[in-house]
Amino acid sequence: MGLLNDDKTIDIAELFKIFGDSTRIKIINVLLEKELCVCDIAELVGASQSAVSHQLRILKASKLVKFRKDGCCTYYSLADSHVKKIFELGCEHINEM
Amino acid sequence: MGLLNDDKTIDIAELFKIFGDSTRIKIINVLLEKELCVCDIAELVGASQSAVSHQLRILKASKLVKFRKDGCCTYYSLADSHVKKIFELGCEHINEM
DNA sequence: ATATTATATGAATATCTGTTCATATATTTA
DNA sequence: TAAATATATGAACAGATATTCATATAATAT
Repeated sequence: MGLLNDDKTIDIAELFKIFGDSTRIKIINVLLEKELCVCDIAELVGASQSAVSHQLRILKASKLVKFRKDGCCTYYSLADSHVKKIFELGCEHINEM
Repeated sequence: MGLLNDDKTIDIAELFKIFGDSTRIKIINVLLEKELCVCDIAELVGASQSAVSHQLRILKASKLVKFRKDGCCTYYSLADSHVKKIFELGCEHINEM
């Protein structure tokens, strides 16, 4: 066994799996700047409203984004600073390749 | 658009996709301690030699592990400190959930 | 009340991906 | 040389997953 037990490694894999999809990463990318409603996100990332909504559901279930409702609109934002840190570390790695 | 352009976000997603599989994360987990040959990795992570070899190929292609040959054996180790950092950040996030 | 706008979601589909199995390659040992 | 050991890899298969399409829900505006 390594440093961690199996249960924990599986949790970590599950976490990174969420970051491992380009639509979701694009959503996170635009949410780094400010909170946005679904249709603005869809516009910015160039995906359908439905596709974005499905992916937001996954991000929400993983507690990586939070949301607030305002009338018709639902505004999403990043859940905490960890999400940004993980994104930035990935970014850093890519820049050094 | 967010902070990054599309090409870069896709690269980041591709990177995290590699971390997003439990067999690969388990391999990284055991390599955090020391370099290991394929059959030792297979033993430690509880996967078949073939499955591990396939996953090492992916890790190698992504430049997340490096290797050296010694006779029959191939010893694998983590490519650089970024891999460990990303793993640890994921670990940190999990611990705070 | 009706139409419009914003969002969510189930089903179907197509694609991707990880494992297994069989086998090839290469090194070491008897 | 033959057998054993370590690793790599292609093909096939099964399971996972992302998108689309259709539609439901809910809030707002006319």
